[in-house]
This record gives sequence, C-alpha cells and structure tokens, in this order.
Amino acid sequence: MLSFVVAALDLGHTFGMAATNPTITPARTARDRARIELTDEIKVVARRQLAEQGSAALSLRAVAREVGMVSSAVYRYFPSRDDLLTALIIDAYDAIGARAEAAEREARQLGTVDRWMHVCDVFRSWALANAHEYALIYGSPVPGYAAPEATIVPASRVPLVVLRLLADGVDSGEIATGTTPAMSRTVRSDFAQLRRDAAVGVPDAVLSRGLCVWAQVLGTINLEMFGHLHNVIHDYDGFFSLQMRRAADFLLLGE
Amino acid sequence: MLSFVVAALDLGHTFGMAATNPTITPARTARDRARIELTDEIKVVARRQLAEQGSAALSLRAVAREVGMVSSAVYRYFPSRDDLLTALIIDAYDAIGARAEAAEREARQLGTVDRWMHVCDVFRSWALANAHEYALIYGSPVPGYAAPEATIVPASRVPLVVLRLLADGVDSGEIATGTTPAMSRTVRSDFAQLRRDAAVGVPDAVLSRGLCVWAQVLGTINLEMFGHLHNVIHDYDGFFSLQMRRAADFLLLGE
DNA sequence: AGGGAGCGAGAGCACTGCTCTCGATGCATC
DNA sequence: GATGCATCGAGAGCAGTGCTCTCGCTCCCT
Repeated sequence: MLSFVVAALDLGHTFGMAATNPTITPARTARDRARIELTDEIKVVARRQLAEQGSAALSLRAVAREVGMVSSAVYRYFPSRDDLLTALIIDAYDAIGARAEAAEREARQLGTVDRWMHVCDVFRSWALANAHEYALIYGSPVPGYAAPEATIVPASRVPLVVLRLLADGVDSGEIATGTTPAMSRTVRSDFAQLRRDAAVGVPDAVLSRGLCVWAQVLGTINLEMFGHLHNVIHDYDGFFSLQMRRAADFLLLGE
Repeated sequence: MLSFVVAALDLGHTFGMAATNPTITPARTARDRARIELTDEIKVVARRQLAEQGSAALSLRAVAREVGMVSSAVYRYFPSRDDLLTALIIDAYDAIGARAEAAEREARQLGTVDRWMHVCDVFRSWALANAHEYALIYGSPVPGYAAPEATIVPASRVPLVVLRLLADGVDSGEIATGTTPAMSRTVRSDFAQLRRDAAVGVPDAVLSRGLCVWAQVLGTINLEMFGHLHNVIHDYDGFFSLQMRRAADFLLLGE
C-alpha cells in the first residue's frame, strides 16, 4: 500500500531524480543541492556502466573516474559499492514498475486477456531493452548481497499490477473461479493475507493460478534471456506471445 | 542425442572426475595421472568455495592457496577463472541432470502427474541444497560470461527428462492434446524440430503447454530462492507442491 | 642419453574495494 | 560578521584480485 503513496508522489511532483529518494529533501542550501546533483550524476554514470557491462563489471573507481572524482570521494555519497548497487536496483524496480503500471492503465478498457498480453509484452520489452538491469532484479541476486528492506516496496509494484488484473478479472466474471485447491493451513493463511492486502475478492484458486502465470512470465523470459532456448526457439517474439496466450487460457480457465 | 552418449559413458565407466571431460584420457603416464588428480582437486576446492560464498567470491588465488599451490600454477590447469567456472557449471548441469534422470527412472511406473510431481520435487530439493550452483546455471549468467558450447549438452539433460515425460503422457493418453494453438511459421518449425529431436509424437499444443509448465517450475523456484516471495509465502514446501499440482492440471488439460 | 614439453614458484602489472589523514570550503551559530 | 564545526575532495596506502612472464626443475618421449 505504501507503494501507491510513493507512486503518487512520483507522478505528482516532478523532482527529476528524486524518484528513488523516499525522504523528501527540500535542498535548501547550495551544498545540499550539489550533493543531490552529484548523487544523481554518480547513479547515472553507474547505471550506464551497469547497462553496458553488467553488475560484476560495475567498478566504483571507474565511475569515480568518469564523474571526475577520486574514488574515495564517491564514498561520501555511497557508503559502499553494494549501496550504489542497491540504489540501481531500486531504480530498476521503479522503472519496470512504472512501465507495468502505465501498461495496465493504457489497457484498462480492454478485456482481461488483452490487458494481460499487453502488460506481459511491455514487461518483456523492458527486460530485453535493459538486460543487465533485468538480470540484476529478476536473475540471481548478486552473490553475497542480501536485498535490503528498501527494495521491497518498489519490488512489489509489478506484482501489484498483476494482482489488480486478477481482481478486475474476477470482478468482471472473465476469470472463472474453479474449484478451491487443497493446500496447507499456512498457504491458505498466506493467500488470505495476500487477498486482504492487495487482491480483495480474489479466491484462493485464482490466486494460485495467478502466481502460476506470473512465475511463468518470469520463467519464460529467463529461459529466453539466459540462453536456455538457444538453438531451440528462433522466433522469440512469437514464442513469448504464444506462451503468454496459453498462460491467459489457464488463468481464465476458459479452455 | 549426444547427451545420451555422454551419459552412457559416465554411467559405464567410473572415471571419477571425467564426467566433464569429453575427450577420453587413458591417463597412461604418472604425469597424466597427477594432472587429472590435481584438476579434480582444484575443482573440488573451487566447488566448495562456490557453494559457501557464491560465484562472485570464487577466487582463483584462494583456491590455489587451499590446494597448496601458488596462483600461477593453477593456470596450468585452467586457462582462466572463467574456464574454472565453466567446469563447475558443467558439473552442476550434470549433477542436476543426473538427479532428474534418476527421479524420472524411479517414478517410471507411476502416472504422469506423480512422475511430474516427483521430478519437480527432486529438482527443487537439489536447487535448495545447492543454492549457489543453482543460481549459477538457472539464475542470471555471471556477467560478461558467455556460456560456451560445452555446456549445452549437459544443460539439456533436465529438459530432455521433461520432454520424455510429455511423450510418455501423450502415448498413454493421460495428456490431452487440445486444440492446436495459432503460432508463427517459425515457432511451428521450431516445435517440429524439437519433436523430431526429443519429443516424438508430441503435438504442438502439448509442447507449448510443456514449455509453459517448465518455465513455471523455474519461475516458481526463482521467486522463492531469490527472495520475491519473502513475507508473502511462508510455507514454501506447501506452496511449491500446490503450484506444481496446478501446473500438472494445466499440462493434462484435465480440469 | 639427450632434448623438449610440462610443471611450480616467484615477481610483477594493473586493477579492485575500502580506510585514513589532511587541508579546504561552506554553513549555522554566537 | 567572525568563529567553529561538519562536510567535502584529494591523496596515500592496504589487502586483495586476475593474469603474465621468467626461471629453474623434472618427467617423458625419441
């Protein structure tokens, strides 16, 4: 729910770089302004290096060199390389989250299947266009690095879009409920919590299928991007489209 | 098909370490023997470091130190750190591949659903028990590192198990065919090739659904292992089991 | 028996993340 | 407005990395 507040702030004001900075900094003094600008410049350069060569090649010293600082100066802005990486991860989550939300908004008047297809297409397009950032957030986490609390809210933006799709589809009757599957008490209560938080009115059967197809989206994109379909599938666009349509079939239980 | 040859060799002879070495080396001289032994020892130590701290922390110098060599000596056995990593990747693919094949063999007399559930369980168990190795092969590839040709055969062992499951399920009539989905000419020919190679008699509709559920397996495990279900799902075992059963429903089209 | 290939050790290069110290500068307080 | 403090950038330095090159030693094939 906090994510909606953040999103609203991002859309309301146009801070430029403040999208990732949850604390509102008025930037009164010149020093504060310079700090914000430099922090942003470091992130821009780092994001470029990340996009070009991947997360392992992201070197704090190289970033410093390009920004025109000495390496130790960068530590005034980011306590460690991992913190810089965390900032980029949050930005990536926010970027794909905003894209997914926009896609859902664009297709709101369409039926559930078309909205689903559109969100999937936009999601995959972003992944292809930002391969290293995608790998950073949806591939294996960079080793020895534990995702800090600050990432969980931006990370939930895309899943929230999917959950809203489920809720709307159930509301409109497009998504058939089906028989409630057998599950453990714990999973049942997990689903109940999820329903309370972000999927009001969505029964367990649909939540289960929704998580199935969401996992399938990530799995299919990972298969494609990480080379597991090499020499097997040649028309990646057509394949993804086909598979997402199958996923929609399963989600609606219309087959 | 080559993979079957390799697998047969691995099972027939008990070379110990030769699983990843496609060229058959008789180890005639003492020097050859020592080379093979040292190569293996380096891999064992490296695999331990990988398991303990992840791929990024895998240091050639640290491995050398533990083996009791100087770092430059290791380069006699592996031309680069990436080559050592490649050897570990191949080993990981072979390990999970062998486990999946064994699981499929164990459950051969059972029905398609039970075989599917068993293979999924074994696969996930291996992933949990070997998190860093799993991340190495099914997470994002280590950045700047392109999977060499030598990995594709061991990498195909698990997918081949899944494809065999599909073929058997179609044969036995447990897997309903369903209507052939619309797809591009390229995807159709990709599927035809796949059918010729490793899924004789499996129609396009089933291949499509099979790739759906396979992507779902990887997606679900990735969601769990990479922290995307943190604070959402608490009973991971129960959740996975539930989701795999839903996947089986979809695969059979029995709902 | 000789000569070449393979081997391990060591030094060294360029690079990394990170720490510490040292002046300089901006800023809020007296 | 002067003072004192926090912030800042620069530089040196430490421990570590992947990788290269040279140097002897040893094993093995001819």
